[in-house]
Amino acid sequence: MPELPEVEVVKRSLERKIRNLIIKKVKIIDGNLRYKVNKSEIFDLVGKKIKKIKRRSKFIIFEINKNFNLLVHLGMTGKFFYINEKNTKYKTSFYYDLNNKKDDKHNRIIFHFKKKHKLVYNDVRKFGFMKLYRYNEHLKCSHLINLGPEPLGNEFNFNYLKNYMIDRNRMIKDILMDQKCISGLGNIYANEILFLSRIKPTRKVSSLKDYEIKKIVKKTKEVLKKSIKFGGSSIKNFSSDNGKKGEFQQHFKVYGRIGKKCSNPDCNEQIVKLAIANRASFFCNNCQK
DNA sequence: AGGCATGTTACAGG
DNA sequence: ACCTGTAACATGCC
Repeated sequence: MPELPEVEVVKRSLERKIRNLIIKKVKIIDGNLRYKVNKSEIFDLVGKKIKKIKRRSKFIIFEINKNFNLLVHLGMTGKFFYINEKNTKYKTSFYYDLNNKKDDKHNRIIFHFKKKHKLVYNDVRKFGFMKLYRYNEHLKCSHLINLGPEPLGNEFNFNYLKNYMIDRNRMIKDILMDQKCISGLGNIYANEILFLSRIKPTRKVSSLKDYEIKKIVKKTKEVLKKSIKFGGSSIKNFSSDNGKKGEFQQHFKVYGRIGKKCSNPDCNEQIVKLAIANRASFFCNNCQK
């Protein structure tokens, strides 16, 4: 699920579903996530109210009463199921097939609220994590302290990006995925942004012209907003047909399109794939310079 | 069987 | 101190 648009969609839906609910019980089924869940800390949450849900980059922050903040990262496969008193199950904002027992195998942590409402943290690969911080200590933690600006915020602009690139000689795709430079992009959106900007992922940042940097900033904001509007991307298909699903994956221009015709109507090239910094990169040799 | 996967981080070497 | 590449984490799917 999890690049910025997906996390934002999850955050908004959690805000609708569990804001102001009081945690009655926490059950840890498997706390061996990326970091081992600290049981006594998590059990401290019992009796406390979830006041607000926030997002920073790909992190979700549950603000609990005043003195606790639960920092959550979904890793590659983390997701939340919300189940209400009528036993309707939602995969965060999406309806979800309650009879699909296969996924329940990967339920890791369950928060129980009143009247059988619950929030399930499910994570197949267990790369996600949950850490509890007192007061505002999370703001100083290693996960958040080194993050670059939010791509949708005003601080992410031409001057900022140009300045960040000075004296660096890395490939542009690598820079876009560097959370210290911009926080929240991952492999899919980095590929999409460079296609939309008509820039090859292998270009060294020192070779980028001002107009190209401007274009990257513009397309970054455009594509993220568009994806959020479409409910993010769900790469895996879920069996639900009852309600909304993320559908931005249908709008991918390059990601995963190896060997297929370039999305630009006037171009007949095939999309190629290349590994950059260990990640699959897709691009059109003709359209991207 | 082997390769691949939306993410992060530790480490080695330059 | 900065940069680069590689591997590791755990699990499922093709």
